[in-house]
Amino acid sequence: MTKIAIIEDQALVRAALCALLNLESKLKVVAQAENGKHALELIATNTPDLILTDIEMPEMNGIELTREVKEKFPNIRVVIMTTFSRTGYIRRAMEAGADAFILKEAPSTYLIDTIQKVMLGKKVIDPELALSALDDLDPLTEKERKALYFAGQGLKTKEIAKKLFLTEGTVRNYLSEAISKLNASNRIDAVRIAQQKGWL
Amino acid sequence: MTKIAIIEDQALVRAALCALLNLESKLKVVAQAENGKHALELIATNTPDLILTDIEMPEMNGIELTREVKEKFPNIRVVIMTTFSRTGYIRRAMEAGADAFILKEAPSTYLIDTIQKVMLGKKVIDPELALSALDDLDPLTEKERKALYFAGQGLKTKEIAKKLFLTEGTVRNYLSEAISKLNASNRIDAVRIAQQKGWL
DNA sequence: TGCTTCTGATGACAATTGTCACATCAAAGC
DNA sequence: GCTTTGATGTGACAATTGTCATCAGAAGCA
Repeated sequence: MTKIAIIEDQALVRAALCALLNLESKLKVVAQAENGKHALELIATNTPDLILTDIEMPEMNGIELTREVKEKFPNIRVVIMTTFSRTGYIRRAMEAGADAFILKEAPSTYLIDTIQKVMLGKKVIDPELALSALDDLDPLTEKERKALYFAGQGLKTKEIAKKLFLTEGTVRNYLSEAISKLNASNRIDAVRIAQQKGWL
Repeated sequence: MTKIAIIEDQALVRAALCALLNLESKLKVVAQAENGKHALELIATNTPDLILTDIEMPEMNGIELTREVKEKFPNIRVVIMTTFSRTGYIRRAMEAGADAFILKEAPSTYLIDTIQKVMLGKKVIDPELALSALDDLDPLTEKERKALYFAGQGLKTKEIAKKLFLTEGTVRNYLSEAISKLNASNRIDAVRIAQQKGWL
């Protein structure tokens, strides 16, 4: 009997996943949380064998959660739910210690299969997804990423410079570099591409 | 026994919803589709009483699907899954003929409840959601929306003008107006706000 | 007919963005 | 000590964006 915790901010989806997994006689959902923070509390008391987590969540995202879980509860397996377009998250989640990735686009049988493999000690990732993640390497430096992130929030160069304790010229250079690396038209395009890829 | 079709592009979520709904003895999922187009085909042959649909999907989104379903199969009830932040979709979905809205953030019991009410002929929407949709009226004209949409795709003024068969000056005016209406800093900010609200 | 409203366009110009050559400085390596 | 590298900044300038006053044409109305 594998004990599972589900971390997903949308209650409806979370309940549905719970229903799906509880259909399996060898699985049992022992905890549910809407974000990484709450999850950490529940994990301490419910001791799941494996957590199934989304990435984009309020307060603490799935990658940060993975890092914390691997640190505090190294025996707990971490399965990340992601989408094909956001391959940028893969690398970061792997560095954080994730054990497997399940595509939201995948059939549910794949999820059950993945959970079983992970509990046998394997690392699981869709080969195409892995290739895509390797192909789609994030070209942005941390500075460029930050500048681009704030640009995406609508901040002007001057405001970004202030926020990052840099001069306008440097910010403009970073953004220009980011635009070039992403082969984008302008800031809007660069933000769109980077967000699409999961690089922001 | 209420026959339901689920339309949701993420297979895992779709299967999970199917598992959740099939737990109810009075409900039965008779069809599943990943987008509006496929859904229309399946609906014709499976004759569900109600469809549960997401909005953001490839090929044909949930609002377009609602319109088509209400036109071709006026007796089929339409329940839309949405999120609190995207209230901009509410009005458009209502105009298209949607019968109810269920928040992804809502507990699953609310979904079951909603389905029962809708089958009794009621229109269902969370009061807070309705208020938010009324409060958050989309201020953009169709022209502004289009210009802003293309700006968000990274197109420059000249390219947008070409696409919309307008002059650059007019496009700049539309975008400037949109920026003003949304109280945004610049194009990036305006795109961010409008997307967040479901106005694009 | 004259007036008003609506839509799209023009022009001017300030502000901002994007690019690139170049400079400076500190740290690391030989 | 000298050279290289990486990070940050400068300056110049072209390109683009954003704002606003104004105009023109068409449609509707008294």
